[in-house]
Amino acid sequence: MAEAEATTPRARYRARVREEIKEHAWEQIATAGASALSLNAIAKEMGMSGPALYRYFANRDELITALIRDAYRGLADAFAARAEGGTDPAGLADTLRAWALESPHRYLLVYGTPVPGYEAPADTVRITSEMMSVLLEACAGAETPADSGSADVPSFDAYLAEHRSWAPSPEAPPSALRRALVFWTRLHGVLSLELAGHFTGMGFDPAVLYAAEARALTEGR
Amino acid sequence: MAEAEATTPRARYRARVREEIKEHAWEQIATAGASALSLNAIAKEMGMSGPALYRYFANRDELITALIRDAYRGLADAFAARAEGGTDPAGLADTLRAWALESPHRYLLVYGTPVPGYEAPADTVRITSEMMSVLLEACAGAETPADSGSADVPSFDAYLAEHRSWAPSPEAPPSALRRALVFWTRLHGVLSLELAGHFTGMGFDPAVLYAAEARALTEGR
DNA sequence: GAATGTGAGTTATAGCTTCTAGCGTAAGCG
DNA sequence: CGCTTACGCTAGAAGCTATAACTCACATTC
Repeated sequence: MAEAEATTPRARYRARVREEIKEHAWEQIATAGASALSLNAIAKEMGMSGPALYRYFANRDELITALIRDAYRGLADAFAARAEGGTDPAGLADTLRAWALESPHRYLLVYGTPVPGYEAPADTVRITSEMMSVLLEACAGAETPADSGSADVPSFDAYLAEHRSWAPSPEAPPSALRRALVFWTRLHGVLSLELAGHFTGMGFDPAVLYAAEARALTEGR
Repeated sequence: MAEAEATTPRARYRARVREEIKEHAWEQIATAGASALSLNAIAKEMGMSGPALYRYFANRDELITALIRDAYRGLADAFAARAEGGTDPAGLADTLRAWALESPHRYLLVYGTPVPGYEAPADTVRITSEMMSVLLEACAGAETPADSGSADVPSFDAYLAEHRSWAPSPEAPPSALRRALVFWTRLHGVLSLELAGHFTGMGFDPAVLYAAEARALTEGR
């Protein structure tokens, strides 16, 4: 998953055990959620005693932070891979949904309720910026005619033109900034509610809603 | 907050203590999140010993369930109150945001990452239906000219026309169903990311983004 | 090659948590 | 006024995070 290629045997062993711990952690998260993640239980599963695990992760939060970091990294890689062969928002929307459904708990760990003690490392900010760069390129490349179809769009674009410190590329037009932002918030809105089970029993397929929202984005609405 | 008016003195005392427990629970949730909620700590704060609290809530999950139920109830009441004096989506959007910001953890408790084992009581389904009713009325009352501005909208409307078992009112047009759904998902998308802190340090005001999305909804985009 | 240092794993322990069992008591109910 | 019900208590089991102190194997260095 991450942090491989170590030089010395000890460092390699250490990296290997860390990966194994994280694998067990993902299993626990998938079955009982992040709040029920137990270092003790992981250690027992791996055939070693509880405190031994603290050699590899200083505390619970550090393990969770590593998991979140890996998840971010994986999503960013998926985005980059998709952008490789022609980049457009609809394709990224598919990639995002596939990544989310592949492991709902992983998605919710990254974008769901934050754990109280957790502090996002500078690393994740950089990775987010990476993804935003790909997304912005896709949004800038697919300009739409309906962009100025409503009165409020120009005013928000004007606001973003003056509040774009979060945008990696300085040449992206404000409309691309706006489209990137709403790509994020709208698709997350559908995914988040779907994965949290708020659509169950409502009698419609969330995938259809997601597709409609994704289409609306690519068509500039 | 809830379940008041009891007949016998004992029942009244019991209800009173339950409310007091919930108040302390909300305080804890507001400061440290739901995962850090401790029945023991609440009991101590109330001047009684830990296990005494189990007379009022069988376990932790039952307390949390009661909190979620009350939160749902509160949001539905806020929606109903807003709809009292003229109902339109923009007003409901303001109400939703105000409710969310009033207690971010409360919002995340309802709409954030669910605990895997947790099963929502039938009660919340009914309350959701209540809110949806208000929302649908607001959406139906504010039809917009731009509704058919894009090719995908009619197709999604057609889909919803055949998958509307979740809609409380049978007379609402499919376009109102669609607008109610995206009201929910889009605004939740912004709120969820904002409350989880994903916008911090990005240099723009989430309120502006939220307002833009809310305006886009009322203008049919 | 021997001495030294580093790091993994152990048990013991403190302090926290949820939750059960069993007991006394005080209050409401008939 | 007596009986019952439900409240609150202490004790305790089982689990968790995390620290401390110790052993032992491996790696490095002299």
